[in-house]
Amino acid sequence: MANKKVRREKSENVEQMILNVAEDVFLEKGYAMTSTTEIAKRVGCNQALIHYYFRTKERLFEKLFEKKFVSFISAVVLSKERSVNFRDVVRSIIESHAEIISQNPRLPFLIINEMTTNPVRFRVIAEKIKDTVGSLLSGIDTELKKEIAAGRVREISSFDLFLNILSLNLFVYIAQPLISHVRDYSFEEFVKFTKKRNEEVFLTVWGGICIKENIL
Amino acid sequence: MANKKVRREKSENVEQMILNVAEDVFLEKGYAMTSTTEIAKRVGCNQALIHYYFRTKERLFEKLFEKKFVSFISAVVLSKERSVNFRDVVRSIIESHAEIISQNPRLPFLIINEMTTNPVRFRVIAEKIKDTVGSLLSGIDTELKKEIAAGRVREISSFDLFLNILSLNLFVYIAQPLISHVRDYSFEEFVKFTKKRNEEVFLTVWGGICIKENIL
DNA sequence: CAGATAATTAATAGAGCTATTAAATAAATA
DNA sequence: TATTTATTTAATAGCTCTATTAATTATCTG
Repeated sequence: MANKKVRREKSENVEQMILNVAEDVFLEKGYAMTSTTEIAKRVGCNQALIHYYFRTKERLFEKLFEKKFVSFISAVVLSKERSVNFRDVVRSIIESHAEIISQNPRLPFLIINEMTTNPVRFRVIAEKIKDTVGSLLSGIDTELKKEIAAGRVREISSFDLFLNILSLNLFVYIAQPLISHVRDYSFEEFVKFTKKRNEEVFLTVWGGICIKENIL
Repeated sequence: MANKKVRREKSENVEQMILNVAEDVFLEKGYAMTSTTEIAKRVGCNQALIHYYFRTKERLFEKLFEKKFVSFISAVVLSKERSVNFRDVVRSIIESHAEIISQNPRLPFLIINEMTTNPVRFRVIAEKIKDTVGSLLSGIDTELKKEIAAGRVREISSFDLFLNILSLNLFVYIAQPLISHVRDYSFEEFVKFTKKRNEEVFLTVWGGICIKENIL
């Protein structure tokens, strides 16, 4: 209200500004707790403008996240840098997975939150995730079985191994607000902490499946 | 409307019925997505009745969860069955932790969800969690350091070890809707799955810190 | 049974939210 | 510059939700 000029200077493309702000707010509070009114307030524009550009709150959300959800999940699959050494395969899966998450630290929470609180609306995405996970598992399964047969890795299903990686990589991000509070972390400190934790995750996942000798 | 008698027979104590139903709905959808209207509908009573007994939605929520949040967290601390053997200490911590979670499978999601989407409202609870975690960590710290010094456990902070346990125990519950969908689990199958996974979690946590010899 | 108290409901105020519409303003174009 | 088109706003309809109130019905108690 006070400063139209400031807004103009900043925006130049209001549509994009709305997208930027909306992404932040959705990631911060989830779909249900986010109102178009609040997005407008943060952008500094009229609430109707959001509907002018995106018709509905749902379309805005979809524009931002539909692709992102799927690409986020499938990014894990794509990272199959084959290596002679199974240990290195595991390591590279964990690391590229961690890398993707660190670029979208709030996305895991959003996905889980939306799937949980509104499963019907996200059935389509859930279906895609299902496919992606399926192909990831079959991709790693043969290699894993070989290692088990060779006695280098203990008996474990590829799904359990997959869950170990997901759990250890994702949990800290999902519980980020709690962890930050418990440890008095600023945002930067939290990022530092997750970086340090990467090695911890690998040691745990690998130590949890390897048989003796090759732990280090 | 159609059957007052049926309702009377079932309820006998409507206040308690409201509490039961409300707990289910809150756990299912979170605070924001739950309306007193829906609770009333599921109970089969008038919406005003909920306010008659509990004044506000917030009071109802607090009555159900304030204690539960804290006791849930602190339950982990209390389970310090001292053992001569550190491996057994770790095992008993993991197992009692898993046991508590399996009795409140949706609570972890609710806690994280409310802390994330409305941190201000839950600052008090977050504070209590902080204290609890603090005492848990200091409780295990000396023992852990002894093991490391003795060369039986690799170098690891008690917080990292704590996070490993939390991550592996909690993630499957937090992501339950997704996991159930990906694997086509019914509720019973999911429960069975988590039971089987308990041993997996121990093997991973312990294998992730122990040094060689004592893996089995 | 009568009167009092408790439980329940219908009705509705009031707030916030999404989405639409019509009017106003800015930008583009001929 | 005049006219058309795009952007932005104010106003508001319509919905859902929380909470309150007043009236109704059931239960208890002397």
